[in-house]
Amino acid sequence: MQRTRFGDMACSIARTLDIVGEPWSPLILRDVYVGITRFDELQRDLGISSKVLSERLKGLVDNGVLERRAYSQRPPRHEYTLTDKGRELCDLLLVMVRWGDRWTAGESGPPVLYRHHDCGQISHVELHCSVCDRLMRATDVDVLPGPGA
Amino acid sequence: MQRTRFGDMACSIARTLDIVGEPWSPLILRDVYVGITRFDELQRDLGISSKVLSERLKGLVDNGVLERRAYSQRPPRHEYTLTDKGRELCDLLLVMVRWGDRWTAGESGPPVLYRHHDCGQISHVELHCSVCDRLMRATDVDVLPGPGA
DNA sequence: CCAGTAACTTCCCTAAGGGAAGTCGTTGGG
DNA sequence: CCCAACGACTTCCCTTAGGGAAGTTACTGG
Repeated sequence: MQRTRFGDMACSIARTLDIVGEPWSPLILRDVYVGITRFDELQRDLGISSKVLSERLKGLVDNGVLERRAYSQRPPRHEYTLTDKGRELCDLLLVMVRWGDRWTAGESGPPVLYRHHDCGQISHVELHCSVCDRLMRATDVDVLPGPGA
Repeated sequence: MQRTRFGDMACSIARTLDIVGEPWSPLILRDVYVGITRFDELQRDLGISSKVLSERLKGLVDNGVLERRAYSQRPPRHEYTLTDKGRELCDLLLVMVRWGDRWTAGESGPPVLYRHHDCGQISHVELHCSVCDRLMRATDVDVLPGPGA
């Protein structure tokens, strides 16, 4: 099933998808984010085959999103932790959560809640402009060619 | 390659991935967002096989992200447009762009720039708390079980 | 010394993606 | 009037990625 490569497209969306653009990677990221960091914990929680899990983990480590570190030498045991690059990628998860909560959660409401440290309230993310701080969604922008086009 | 279903997991990330969790869907969404709305335009722009493209489009329409509408009866011609659900999903693309620009763009800089309507400036998205309006990133929240857990 | 555990790897099978070619309804040019 | 062209797909075949189960390695504890 030779998959088309996205990594060399001149598009940050495509390049991001090249790293987390298949179903399992974001879920692995989510698990590591909430503290499920070991191989067999991940496998149990996700119901993923160990083959695919080891491939995905290797890929995420190669792309600098996760770090593999030994937390014990004898016996050799490893865990996966987020790098800065990976931690920032988790922001994407918050936006997925927001959309999923709005459009795919049923009667029962959102399965997970998020409490903001600063204000202590249950809330969700909104996209704001880095310049003027006001709301900035996909419908609020013009798209222009940039230097790396 | 029977793919594991994510749709019925109690997780908004998984449910979102069930809809746009494979590589092509977000790119199709991006194209429709910037005005590439017809089948053969999409195919040319993406380099996707027509088989997979028609499957993906059908899926996105079924999930209420895109709308298929005839813009001509004779001859029968169709285009795909964003629904409200799909437009909000484009916010996710802005966050992908931001991460991709920061971590995968090379020397030459970002391939695409975004100008905010409100302030007219080239900028990017930041995640803010819907309650207190301050920055709210993945590292700034506690995760708690919600009603739909 | 044997069961158990963490972290994988190997094997096989099936189904999904890629590519090329074919289809269907219509229109415009020679 | 007939054939090429076009938009929008569908069908066919081939390759390969994903799922599942079983095997492997390196230890530890009883």
